Amino acid sequence: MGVTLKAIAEKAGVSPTAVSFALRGKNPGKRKLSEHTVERIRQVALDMGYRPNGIARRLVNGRTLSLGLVAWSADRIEEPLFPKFLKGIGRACEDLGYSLELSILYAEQDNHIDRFLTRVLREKTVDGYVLIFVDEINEEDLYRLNAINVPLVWVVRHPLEKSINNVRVDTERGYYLATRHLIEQGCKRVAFLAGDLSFQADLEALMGYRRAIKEFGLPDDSSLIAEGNYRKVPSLQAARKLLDATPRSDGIVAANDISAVQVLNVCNERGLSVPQDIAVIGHNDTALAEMVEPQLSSMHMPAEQMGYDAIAYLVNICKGQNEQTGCVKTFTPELVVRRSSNRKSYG
Amino acid sequence: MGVTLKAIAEKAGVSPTAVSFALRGKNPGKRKLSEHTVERIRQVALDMGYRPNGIARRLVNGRTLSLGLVAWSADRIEEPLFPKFLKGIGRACEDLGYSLELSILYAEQDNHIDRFLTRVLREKTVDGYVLIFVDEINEEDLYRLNAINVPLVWVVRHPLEKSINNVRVDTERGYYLATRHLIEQGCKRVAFLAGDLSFQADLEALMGYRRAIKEFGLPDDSSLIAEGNYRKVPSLQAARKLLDATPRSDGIVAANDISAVQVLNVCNERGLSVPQDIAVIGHNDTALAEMVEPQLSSMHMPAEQMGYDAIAYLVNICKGQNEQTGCVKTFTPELVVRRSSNRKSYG
DNA sequence: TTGAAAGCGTTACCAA
DNA sequence: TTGGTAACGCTTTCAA
Repeated sequence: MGVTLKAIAEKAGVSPTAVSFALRGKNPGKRKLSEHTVERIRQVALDMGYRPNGIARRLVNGRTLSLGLVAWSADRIEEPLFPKFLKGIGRACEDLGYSLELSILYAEQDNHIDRFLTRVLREKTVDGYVLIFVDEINEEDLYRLNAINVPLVWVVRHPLEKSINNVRVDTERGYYLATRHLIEQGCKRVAFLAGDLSFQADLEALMGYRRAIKEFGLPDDSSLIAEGNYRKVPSLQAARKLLDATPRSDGIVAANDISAVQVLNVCNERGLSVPQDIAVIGHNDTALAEMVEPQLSSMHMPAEQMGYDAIAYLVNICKGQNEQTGCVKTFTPELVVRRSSNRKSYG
Repeated sequence: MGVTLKAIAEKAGVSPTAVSFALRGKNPGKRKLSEHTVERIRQVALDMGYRPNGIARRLVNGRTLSLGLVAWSADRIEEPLFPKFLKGIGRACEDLGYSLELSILYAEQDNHIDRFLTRVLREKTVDGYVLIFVDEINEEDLYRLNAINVPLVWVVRHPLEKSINNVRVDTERGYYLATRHLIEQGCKRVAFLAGDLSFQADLEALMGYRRAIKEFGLPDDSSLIAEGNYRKVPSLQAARKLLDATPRSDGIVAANDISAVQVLNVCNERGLSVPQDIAVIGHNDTALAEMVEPQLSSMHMPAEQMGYDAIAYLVNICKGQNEQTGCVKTFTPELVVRRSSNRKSYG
């Protein structure tokens, strides 16, 4: 179809080998070509509009120099953290000289996981995969996934097995830090607006919250806990329930910024001032946190760095510089204090 | 490296040809193999853990069955619309049997465009590209881009030339509709909180706003226009300027939801009620619109559909079913009325 | 019906 | 130093 090395070679009166070396420049291997020849070959290639065929190159090199990113759930790519992961992932690919193949799994399509497992993943097209947002996978699919002998790194997943390469967040510590922060601001009764306690991640969060509560001797009461499912309407209801309870809490740790904002709204309804009457902290530090009044404290996720490191880790595995034995990289969320929990500066 | 067709052929005592046909199933070509042989070959392949080499397949087929998505600006992938485009793009790729290669251009890296143009784009690795967010490109880069003879479709770009395949939004009409909506709600003096009027898109927006203003005989005054740069702080200042002017406006069209929310905040500061005193409408219909109180009316972008259509269009070009002559697909934003502009239902 | 062999475009080895 | 040539893994044509 296009212009090939051979065609250039014929026109320039040299061998394809010479063309290959000339065009790659910088003396790959130890081949010497006269400056003059190189220049002529370059000119011919330019004239003919030559574009190297990356596919042929990948075939002969035996490595694709390409990595796959699999978004296990199409819905979750609309979460604010996803583009941040993607940014880090893309940057790492660029830095390390890989290209990135993105697959999105659409739950509403029939057998989407099955199709992916057999058509995409089994076809050798990339050197390895980063899997993101795998919060649900059945035993059989997991088995099939592992049976395919290809380097995998999992990011932000529902914990499954120890034998998996994993880039994760220390959720327990994140909630511990958030809760401790409210206590340090003087809160005496701190509530927890969770997402969905049937998820493993939420249980870890609960543990972190409880650890702080106990450490400082605050009341540990099931009436202090409600679920908002990470979404607006149920969080609003949960926030009302928490704020209308007696005795009332004076601090709330929320599972994400959306639910924390609902707490702010209810405080507004009830005439409670934030942070004086109620101190509030969200989770994930999304753009929303800076949009609301008062601005929302939140736990920041180093998503871009996590994405970067996931790729770097995957590349190591691909190059065989790393055993594939369930190494785990853990990141800790960082406390970002804004007005909603800052009693000291804003009184 | 891995298990090849040849290896399977030897083990099964047949030819590589037979294996190739057997594993692809469904009688590609008109070849007949006995059920029994096919079954045996399949079993051997399974036992040996065979994974077809997609790269070799791509090479011999002459088409990569792969498309590139180029995010011209890494920062803009954090905009709420990007994941929606991506969702449509990914779905189209899935439906049409293509894989997707994502490239992100990081402005902070030296010669990022240059590197992309020479290393990535010139390397034949995909059949064609969708370019997104190209709001700045110099003459020389544009020339080099077009000189590479590869199918391109541009999405959400700064308009440059007529000869470009383009999927775009009818910005003028979007702002016309938004403005007209406020007028229909009874507004007599409508202001425009723009982004940055040095951008072409903002000029189109201004034209749409003005068209509606003039059509209904409302005042057309430069004091009704301010720039907020799409960002929080400058939008807040611009909103104050607009709302403190005399005579005061009773309706504001904003260039995005972030700036519209700043209008809400200022109304709150000034004790103005929304929508009774001031009706407000944003743009892009992001998640933020439903988060604030009162909920924000906005112009909805059919981003997912645009992404889908961009890929479908690109595939047509790749298959040669479409001449590459600057065809343009235009989408119209849809009015989404929420409380911030709805005087009739909420009084 | 089946298999051998040519070819896809590139790289790398090995003679010359 | 140079260029022919084999090889990468697959598909497809052509001959048996």
